[in-house]
Amino acid sequence: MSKQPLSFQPGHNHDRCIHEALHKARTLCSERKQRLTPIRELVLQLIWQSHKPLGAYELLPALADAGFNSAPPTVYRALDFLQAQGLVHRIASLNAFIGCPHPGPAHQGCFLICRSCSCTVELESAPVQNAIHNSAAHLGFVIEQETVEVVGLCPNCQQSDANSLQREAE
Amino acid sequence: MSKQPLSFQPGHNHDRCIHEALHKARTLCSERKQRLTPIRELVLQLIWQSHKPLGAYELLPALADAGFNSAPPTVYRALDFLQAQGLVHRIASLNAFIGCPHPGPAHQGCFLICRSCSCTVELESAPVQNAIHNSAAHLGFVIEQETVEVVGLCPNCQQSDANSLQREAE
DNA sequence: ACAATTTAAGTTATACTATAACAAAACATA
DNA sequence: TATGTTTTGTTATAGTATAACTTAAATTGT
Ligand SMILES: [Zn+2]
Ligand SMILES: [Zn+2]
Ligand SMILES: [Zn+2]
Ligand SMILES: [Zn+2]
Repeated sequence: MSKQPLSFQPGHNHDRCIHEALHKARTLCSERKQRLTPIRELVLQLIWQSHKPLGAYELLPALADAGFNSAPPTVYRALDFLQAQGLVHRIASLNAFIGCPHPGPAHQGCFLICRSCSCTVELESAPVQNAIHNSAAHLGFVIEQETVEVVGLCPNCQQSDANSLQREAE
Repeated sequence: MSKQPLSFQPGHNHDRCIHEALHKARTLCSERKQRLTPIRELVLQLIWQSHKPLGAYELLPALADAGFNSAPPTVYRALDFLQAQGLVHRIASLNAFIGCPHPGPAHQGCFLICRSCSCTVELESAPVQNAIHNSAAHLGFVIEQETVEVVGLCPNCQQSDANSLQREAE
């Protein structure tokens, strides 16, 4: 079996994920002379509280707790900024947002989303990209933006899913 | 140049597209002993008025004109049925729906969506599917549902886009 | 044909997601 | 410090989708 991405490793050191994400964000914004304001950094940190996509409205209570305004525009503005900087991606099929594990080079992710635990992996996916580009090129279509979102069962949940089906059968 | 799908052929006989879509729908529903009621058939016909994805709320006025109830649940129920029968697909990135040009065998489309004219092609896309399946299999992820939506410029609009950029430059 | 059951449609209300528009505050630059 | 720019606060509203219950129509079995 190949090495699993951290998203699919329940016991991994997630504090490290958070720390690295924030560190990369600070570095990138600094390089680009973009302002990673307290609200923006907090939203990024909240997005990284897990490897599960979060809806914008799920972030509002935490923003309020931290003493910020927590009307929808606040969180959407922060998310817009983070998306523009490539620090988070939007998952269209879930109306939700997830942190990008390798921000920097502009890219659009290819996401594997577990319908049971919600844990989501962002693939590099060169073969997928190539296949799409070839198909598009064949029709003379010029690609500007790609959305690739795959829902299913992660390795961990296949086990629990089998277990619960078995329990039902008993 | 390869043969373009009808979606990207402005002058094609679209009445034929509509007629074929309705014919296939009647046949499939009949075979499956599913009821293609007047509302459902009308919604399918409205969806097929073009090759552009349409939002649910864009269908409501036409439903009212035809003398049906036109509250949101009416159109969403019809769309749910049509999706379940594989007669229409939902485009998650647009919150919109489009007719399936080859209903019957269960499948999830790979869509090329023109951001200028909205015309949308559903590809067969075996290579794309394979690439996704390989990547997923490599991680032990079991696929249940795929969303592949590509936004860009269709061959026709590349021309007009170039023209308008040129006009701006003058 | 009739009653019982299932499926679909009508209706009202509401949840969820996202943005418009304008005012106030903070920041950057000179 | 004065000036222009960017960010945040605030209120309102647009856009998308579903819950819950009622009525009507179609299907099934007798
Ligand atoms: Zn982690
Ligand atoms: Zn990414
Ligand atoms: Zn057509
Ligand atoms: Zn299709």
